[in-house]
Amino acid sequence: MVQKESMKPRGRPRQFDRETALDAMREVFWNKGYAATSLDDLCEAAGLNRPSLYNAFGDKGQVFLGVLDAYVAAVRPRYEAAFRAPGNLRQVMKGIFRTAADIYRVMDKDGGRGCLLIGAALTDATRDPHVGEAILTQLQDMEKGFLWLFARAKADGDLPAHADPKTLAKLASSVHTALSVRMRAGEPPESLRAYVEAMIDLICPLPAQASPSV
Amino acid sequence: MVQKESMKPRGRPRQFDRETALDAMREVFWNKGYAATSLDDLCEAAGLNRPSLYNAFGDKGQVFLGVLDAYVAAVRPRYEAAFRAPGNLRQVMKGIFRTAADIYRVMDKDGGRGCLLIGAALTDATRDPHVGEAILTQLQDMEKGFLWLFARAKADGDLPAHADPKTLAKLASSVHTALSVRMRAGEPPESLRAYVEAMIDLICPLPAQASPSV
DNA sequence: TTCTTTTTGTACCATTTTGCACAAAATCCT
DNA sequence: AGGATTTTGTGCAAAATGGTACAAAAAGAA
Repeated sequence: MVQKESMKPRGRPRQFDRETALDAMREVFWNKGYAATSLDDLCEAAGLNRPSLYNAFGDKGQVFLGVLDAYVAAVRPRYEAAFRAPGNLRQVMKGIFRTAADIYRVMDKDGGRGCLLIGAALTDATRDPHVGEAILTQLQDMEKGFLWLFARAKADGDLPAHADPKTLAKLASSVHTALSVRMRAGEPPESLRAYVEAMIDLICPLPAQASPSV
Repeated sequence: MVQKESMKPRGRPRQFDRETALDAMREVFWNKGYAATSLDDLCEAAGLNRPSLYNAFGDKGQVFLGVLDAYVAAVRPRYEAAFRAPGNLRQVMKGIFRTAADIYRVMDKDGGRGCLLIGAALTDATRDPHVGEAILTQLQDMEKGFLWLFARAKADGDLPAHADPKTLAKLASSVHTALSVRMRAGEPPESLRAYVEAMIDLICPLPAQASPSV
């Protein structure tokens, strides 16, 4: 049996793509939050009937956690690329927040919904601790990324000698968090841009220079 | 008829106190968010039957907005007192965040739920723009309060001459917002305290001094 | 006392929601 | 070909949900 194992699983093949279904369901959760999203909503978005949905993804709570995991996995490489982008600190910071804005925006609509974890999942952290854990992990990862960025920037001379990368990382992470809240609440894009710009100016007090960093 | 008006309204008197009912329903919404809170939950918390609830507060959405308004009205004087408290900037900042922690904590339980508007209402900003407006108004009011505080602190010598109160106000407001998110997500109290402490240190870079301010 | 008004209590409704049963369809294995 | 396995489709049950009808209760006004 071990050596007779076929590449193809037995049984009827799936008619849907798991990733595509998760992405579609994420959109619904992102707009409505967990509790206001019904199984009918999910089935319609995923293009599946009830038993297929349950069979593939589990019950509603498990679908939600699956969607959160897929979201985190999807945004991670985008943020990593933004943190690692070439340029001086100010340029990289702008790129990071541009990445955030891209992730959070709604197609064909002004404004955005903020981060899925903050705008749509935070309310449910009291219902399921796994949700809270996912949020905290993401916040901590963002803070770590900023810490890495600021330590490098300090070594490159993009930050003053007295700057403390740990504290600045907490600040930048807070700005990133507050951005999602303000966006979800409906603050206009120009206002959000001005907000981010002011916070970047605060974090990067040195004048922009052509960075010789490696 | 005008001069015959009695102080007492006609009809059967109400058997409940409106404020008490709103407070009790706020607790449920604060824990569960809007969509996961049922009419049964609300009736039980308020001690009312369905028609009484509808008669006094309107439908579910109107109850929610009423609860948000009552919350904002209740926390406003507490924050105002904290902003106006005597002491140097660092002391006042500590008092403000202590006030926030007091408002957001859960009785007989470690941790808290964060601000009602952020922890429980933010998800629903996409469903009802009134919710988003309430959140943005509250965020703006907090920022205004910090601006007032920092302008005063600068005049008092509690902030360096080059400090920009407008930018610092945005920063402090962001910290306040992020605090709610982190608390709701389940971050331990000691960790939150360290976070707030670090942010206060960043905002108040001058050594603590006995403030001669009026 | 009767009438009017407001509130409460009981009961109910129509719809929605979550999850499941089971047969048919579509595959691989023997 | 038949059996086993997995997926899909149809249908359903029980519970939950938001909201309403209406009569009784509790008051003020005439």
